[in-house]
Amino acid sequence: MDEVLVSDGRALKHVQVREYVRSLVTGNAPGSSAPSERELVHRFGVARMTVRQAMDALVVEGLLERIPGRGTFVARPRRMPSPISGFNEEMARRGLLADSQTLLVRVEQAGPGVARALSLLEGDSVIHWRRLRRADASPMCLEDAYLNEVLLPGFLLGGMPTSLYDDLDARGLRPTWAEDSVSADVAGEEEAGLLEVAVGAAVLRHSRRAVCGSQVVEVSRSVYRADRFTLWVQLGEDA
Amino acid sequence: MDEVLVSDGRALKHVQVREYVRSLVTGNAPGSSAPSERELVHRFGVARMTVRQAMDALVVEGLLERIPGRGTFVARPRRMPSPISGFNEEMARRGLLADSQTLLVRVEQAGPGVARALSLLEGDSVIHWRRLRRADASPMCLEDAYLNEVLLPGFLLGGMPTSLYDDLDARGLRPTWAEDSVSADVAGEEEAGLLEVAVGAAVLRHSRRAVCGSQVVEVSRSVYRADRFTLWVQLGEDA
DNA sequence: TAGTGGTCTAGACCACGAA
DNA sequence: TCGTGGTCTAGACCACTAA
Repeated sequence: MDEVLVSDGRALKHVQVREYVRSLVTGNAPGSSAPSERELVHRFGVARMTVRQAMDALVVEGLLERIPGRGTFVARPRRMPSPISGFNEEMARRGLLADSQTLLVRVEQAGPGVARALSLLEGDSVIHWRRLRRADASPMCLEDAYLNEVLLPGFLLGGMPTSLYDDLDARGLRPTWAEDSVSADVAGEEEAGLLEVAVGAAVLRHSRRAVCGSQVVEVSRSVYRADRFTLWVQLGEDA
Repeated sequence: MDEVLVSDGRALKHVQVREYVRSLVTGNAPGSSAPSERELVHRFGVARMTVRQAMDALVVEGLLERIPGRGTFVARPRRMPSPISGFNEEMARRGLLADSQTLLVRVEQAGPGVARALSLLEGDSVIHWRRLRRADASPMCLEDAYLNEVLLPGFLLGGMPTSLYDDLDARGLRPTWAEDSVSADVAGEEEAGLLEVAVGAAVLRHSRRAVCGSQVVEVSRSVYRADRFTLWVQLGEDA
């Protein structure tokens, strides 16, 4: 998806036109006009097919909408399915300040369940990272994450990242797809102690298998205090 | 998105090419070759830009994948985010036989919460439908659905539909987008009795606001037995 | 070297919408 | 009537891949 630049540093013409139009219309109200194709032909001195290629990309992207006989307009933003976000982003969305306390971080040999989930072999090295995660300084969630050590060289050196997803992002391993499962349960003894709730209090169990390309980058199990956390999911995609 | 046919009944050229290629490659293994662009130019006697327009559509659709210098190939099917499914589909996916017992169905005046969720005014008529939903003949979930009466003329006549989503589908109101929220709790007395669990047992509370186009078609609150139900969600979209 | 997709040109005619 | 997007032509050169 990277944009190709020719050797002298100038972008391809259709890219130039596309980014010009994007910068013109981003932020404009839905329904407001974009430049007409022939206007862009004159402005850039390119062929109309080149302009159409640029506009096509923005239409596919959902930024523009064409109406035959009328013109090209800023499209109503499409409602998108939930993005894949980690704990910090989830808390930020709720206006809460997230922080985490690492309870355990070490290299382990993958057991059968973790190995299968990470698409590794039993006994392969995995990073096991257990954190008590707080929101506004009060316990919210206990998370056990398992990571493929091979994909994360130097992960345990140089200090743990504040945010796993930011670190994955920096490595180009931001998950693009995830399978989550969610169930309700009651807190066991250890969990109750760490989360500071009564044994038998309602908790939400959340498992995730996060994938980037063809590689499984994270497998995790979390247990959330049900009195503090509701999961939000958006499904489908609006036209 | 309907295909345009000219008056003599022949499709546009790029549509002809596109559908020819589609019929050639659908069902073929990912990675197998599609015809080259120049081959299609000769076969159909059209310009290359026309062929590219046809192929572009199939690439955007996710059916084909272009590899510069190599050719055009059948793409690996993209993993899609979770579809919006109702109880019957969810149970079928788990290999369970769903059935439902209507506990209550009537027209009510919308209270403030339901009115806001359905984008109606307080006091507008809504259909309230409460069902005990079973899987393999054993209680799974208690669901209260609220529907916009105006969108569903004759809904209460002629027998209730077995599946709400099938009925919406038949009316062209299949939800295309939904906001769900999920939380954990423990069963109250009435719920426990209907679901045949102990008071205080873990339950999963699920709320949905389902939208078709610009109309809210369904608002519901469900409570699932946590010992029988785990929610599955797929997020993002694989490249 | 031959074939592929990626980019680009300089025109053309059409159907449709608005004035 | 005029401007819009939709379709289409018949070429061209490029970078890349594979043989």
